[in-house]
Amino acid sequence: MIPAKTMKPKAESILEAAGEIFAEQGYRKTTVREICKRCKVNLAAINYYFGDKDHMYLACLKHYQSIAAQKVPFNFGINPSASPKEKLSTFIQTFIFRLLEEGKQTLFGKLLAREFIEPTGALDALVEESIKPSFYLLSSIVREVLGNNCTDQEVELCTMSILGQCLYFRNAQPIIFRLRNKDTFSEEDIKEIAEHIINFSLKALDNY
Amino acid sequence: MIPAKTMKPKAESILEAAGEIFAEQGYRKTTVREICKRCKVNLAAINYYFGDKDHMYLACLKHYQSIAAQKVPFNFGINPSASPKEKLSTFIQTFIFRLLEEGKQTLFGKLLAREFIEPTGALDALVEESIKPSFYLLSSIVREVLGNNCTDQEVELCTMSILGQCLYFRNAQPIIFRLRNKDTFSEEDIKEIAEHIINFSLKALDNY
DNA sequence: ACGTGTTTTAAATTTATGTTTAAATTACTT
DNA sequence: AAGTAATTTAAACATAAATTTAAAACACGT
Repeated sequence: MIPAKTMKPKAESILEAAGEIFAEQGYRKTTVREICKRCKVNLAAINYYFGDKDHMYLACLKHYQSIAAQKVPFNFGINPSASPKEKLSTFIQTFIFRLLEEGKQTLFGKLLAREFIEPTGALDALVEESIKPSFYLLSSIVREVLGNNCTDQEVELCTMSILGQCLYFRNAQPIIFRLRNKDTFSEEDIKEIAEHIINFSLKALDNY
Repeated sequence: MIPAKTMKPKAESILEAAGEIFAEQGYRKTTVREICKRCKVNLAAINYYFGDKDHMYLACLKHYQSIAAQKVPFNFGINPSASPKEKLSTFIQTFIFRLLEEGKQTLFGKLLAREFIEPTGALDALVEESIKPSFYLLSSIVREVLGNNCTDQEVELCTMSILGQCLYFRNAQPIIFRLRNKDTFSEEDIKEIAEHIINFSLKALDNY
């Protein structure tokens, strides 16, 4: 990843605008004309700086990947000397806030969600670089909570149960907002959701 | 929804082919040329029968919605006199099989998943007709399991925890397959997943 | 078999969008 | 300040895709 400091300001403003629009509309629906209009650069700028739309998209993913990585450290801010349950709580809380909070750092998650449904070829690298590390972090915590009397398969499934709960609240926003007659999550909502998932998951793991 | 019987055979074959390709590639990436090629009709047939690509897409959603509805009855095959926990087991099992089993009836789920990420305007009706009924069915079961000492909010959150777990196994397939070095779920895998989610969720609800 | 309405076809048209070009402008170096 | 490289611009270009058209083929009741 090219550090932001060394990137041309115009190139960076393209990536910023592009990320917003890609996250809203997906790769195909997004036109280079719309991106250039949003950040007020000439239509030819994308090809000038990035070669073509596709390379610009990849640069955009990396740009937001690095923003997300800055915002949430690799270890999710988990204290290695905390108890397993505390670690799990911290993980869930951090993950949920990263998914649901408004702001630049959530764009990467949205772009990632699109890649799942409509992979562009960038997915393999993203899974390796961004998703697997978080998955393995969580599954190591789950193993600690469950103790050593359980199989890898059980750990894996429980890890997925927790991730699934978290991701639902982002992926199913169109339903949730319709059920609740709202169209955002408040800070309070997010807190409640995180607490619920922590609670629900610990209950399940405790008696596993 | 126009019953299949009254639909022109050619129109129906277009919807069949279209559904497969839309589910694979999404609305934008799918071209009318490709659909017409797949079902061996002339390029103009889509406009002739449906007016334009967009109306054909809507007809396609309805077509597969009705196929899915035929395959899985409205009540998920739940026996009203079963115990709450048995009802929950049946619901999860049915839901997971519907999501993960290969076949026509899963296409609707895939199309629905795309709508979430990239709504085309059909989403409102789909939420009302297909999603809310299932959601309310599950939440009524969750309420039975939890008993009456819990708030609507708690019931709602637990319902989402269960749905989230189930949907993860479809939405996160690109990760799961990479973690497991496979690219399908076997019948056995699906059974294990369903059992796990039932187990995990009942443990959580029991101690709620 | 005739005629009418429907369906099918290949080709033409239109539109949207990514990309290239070449000239104009700006920034930088000596 | 002159000259060179980098950037910006508007316009042109290319391509791919949806849509339309009009003629041909077909189906079917009389």
